[in-house]
Amino acid sequence: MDFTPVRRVNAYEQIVEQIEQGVATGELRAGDRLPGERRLMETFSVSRATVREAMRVLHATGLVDSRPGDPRGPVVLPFSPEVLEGPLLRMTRQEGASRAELLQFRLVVDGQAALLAAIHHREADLDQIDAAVRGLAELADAEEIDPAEFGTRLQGFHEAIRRASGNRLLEACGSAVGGALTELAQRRLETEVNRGLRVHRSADDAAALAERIRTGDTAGAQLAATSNIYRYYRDILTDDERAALEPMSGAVSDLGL
Amino acid sequence: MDFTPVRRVNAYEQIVEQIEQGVATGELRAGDRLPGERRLMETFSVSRATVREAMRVLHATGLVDSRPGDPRGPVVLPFSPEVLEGPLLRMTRQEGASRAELLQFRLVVDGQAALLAAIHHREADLDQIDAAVRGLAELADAEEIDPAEFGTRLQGFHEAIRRASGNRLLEACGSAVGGALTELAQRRLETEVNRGLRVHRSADDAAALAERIRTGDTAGAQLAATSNIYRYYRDILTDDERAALEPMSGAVSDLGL
DNA sequence: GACCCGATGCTGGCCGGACCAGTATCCCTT
DNA sequence: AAGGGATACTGGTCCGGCCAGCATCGGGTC
Repeated sequence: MDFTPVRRVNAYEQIVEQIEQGVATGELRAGDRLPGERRLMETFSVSRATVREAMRVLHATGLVDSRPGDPRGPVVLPFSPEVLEGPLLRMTRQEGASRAELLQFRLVVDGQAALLAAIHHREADLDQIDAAVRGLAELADAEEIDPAEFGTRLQGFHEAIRRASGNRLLEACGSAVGGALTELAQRRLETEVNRGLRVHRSADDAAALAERIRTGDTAGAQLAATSNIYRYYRDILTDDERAALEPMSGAVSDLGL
Repeated sequence: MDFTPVRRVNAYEQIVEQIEQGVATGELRAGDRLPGERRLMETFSVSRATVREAMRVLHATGLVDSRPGDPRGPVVLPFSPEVLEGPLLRMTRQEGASRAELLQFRLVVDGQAALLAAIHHREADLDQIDAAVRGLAELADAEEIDPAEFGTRLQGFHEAIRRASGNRLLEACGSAVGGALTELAQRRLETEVNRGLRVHRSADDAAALAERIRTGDTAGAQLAATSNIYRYYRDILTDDERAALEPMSGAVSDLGL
C-alpha cells in the first residue's frame, strides 16, 4: 500500500477552502453576502480570531470584501484582473523575471491582442479604440504635456485593444504586465528632453495601429503593436536585452524603423 | 486644491506593506528569516492577533512560510509560478474567462514558448525535452496505460519546452493555464474508449515537435505546438468554441490534420 | 568517549473575552 | 412627512492564556 504525505491543514485554511469551494461550484456568486464574523464562528465552531484570519486571506486573494458596520456582512466579489497584477509585479522585483522577459511577454500578449482585435473588428470596440486614439492626439498637441497623464492614456489605448481581443486572459495579463512595465518607463518619459517628439510619435503609432485593426489587417496589426511597444522601450534597454528581443519583434525592421 | 480620497489602512495592512516593501527593494531576500510573532508584535507595537493576520496574507500571497516550533522564525520564499495558478483557475470558474479563452491563451503562450525554444535550442534544454518525449513514448507502449500518469508526463513535456523558452513569465503563465485546463480534460482521457490511439498520437506529436525545436525550425515548432494542443482538446469543445479558435490556430490545416 | 534521551524554552495555532469606532436602522420627535 | 438621535449591530484591535510541536542542551547510560 502507498501512503500519502500528511497535509497539515490549519483551521483557518479549512474555512478558506470551504468558502473557495462555494465560489468555485457557483453556490456563492458575486454579490452574495456571507454571514458576519460572529455568525461564522458559530457555524465553523472556531474562535473569531480564526475566522478573521480566514477572511483576511480571502480578502487578500480578492474573493471577498467587508466593511465595518455593514449588517449585511462580507460581500463576495466578482473576479478582477487586478489580482494577477500583484504576482506578476512580484515576479519582476524578486528576480523571478528580468526586464527583457517582461517586455518580451508583453510583446507576445499585446501583439496577439491586436491580431485578435483585427479579426473581430467589432464596431463597438473600434469606437472605444478610436476614442483612446483621439485622447492621445489631443494630448500630444497640447501646449504643456503631462507625462503621467500621457502614460495613463497610452495605457488606456492598449487596454481598449485588449478588450477588443475578446480574451479576458490576454486582457488581464496584458494590463498586469503593462502596469509592471510602466513603473519602469514612467521616469524615463519625465526626464525626456525631447518629450514632444516622442509623444507625437507614440500618438501617430497608435493611430496607425488602430487603422490596421479597423481594416482587419491582422498581420499588420500584430506587427504594428509589437513594434510600437518595442520602440517605446528600446532606449531604456541594454544591448544584451535588445539582442534577446530582436528575434521576436522581427516586426521592427519590417516596418522600416 | 484637489483632495485625494482617504484610504483606510488597517494595522495589519501596514505590516504587510512594510514586509512586501522589504522584499521588493531586495532588503529581504529569499531564505531570509523574519523575527517571530512575539518579536514582531513589539517592533510594530501591535497585538499578536494583528501580526498573525499580516502573516496569513503574506503566506497566502506566497511571500513567507512558517512552521510551528522553528526558532529561526518565518522564512521568506522565492517567487514561485504557482501563485499565478490560483487566480487563473478562479478566473475560469467564476466566469472571468471561458474555456475557449483559456485554450486560446494557452495556444498563444505555448506556441510562443515553442518558437523561442526553437530559436535558442540550447543543448541542455533539448536534453530535458527529449527525456520527456522518451517518457511519453515509453508510457504509450506500456500494456496498461494510466491516464493520470500520462497527463502528468504530458504536462512535464510542455513544461520542459516553456523552460527552454527562457522566459519565466511564459513558463509561469503556461503552467498555470495548463493546470487549469487539465482539470477540464483529465476526465475525458479517463473515459476515452480508444485510449491507446489517442495516447500514441499525442506521444508522436510530442516527438515531432521536439524535432522541430532541435532543428531550429521556429515557425514549424510554433505551428506544431499550437496544433498539437488544439487537437488534444478539440473533442471536448462545442461548435461555437471551435469556431472561435480556428482562426488562431490556422496551424491545424497547415499540417494537414 | 560516544550515544541516547528527557527537560526546557522556544515556536506558531487557537481560544475566549473585551473594548472601540464606525454604520444602518428604526423609532421618536418636530 | 421629514428630521434627528438612540440603538444594535458591524468589523478592527487588543489582551492574556493554553496547547502541541520542534531544538537544543545537559545529564545520564553503555
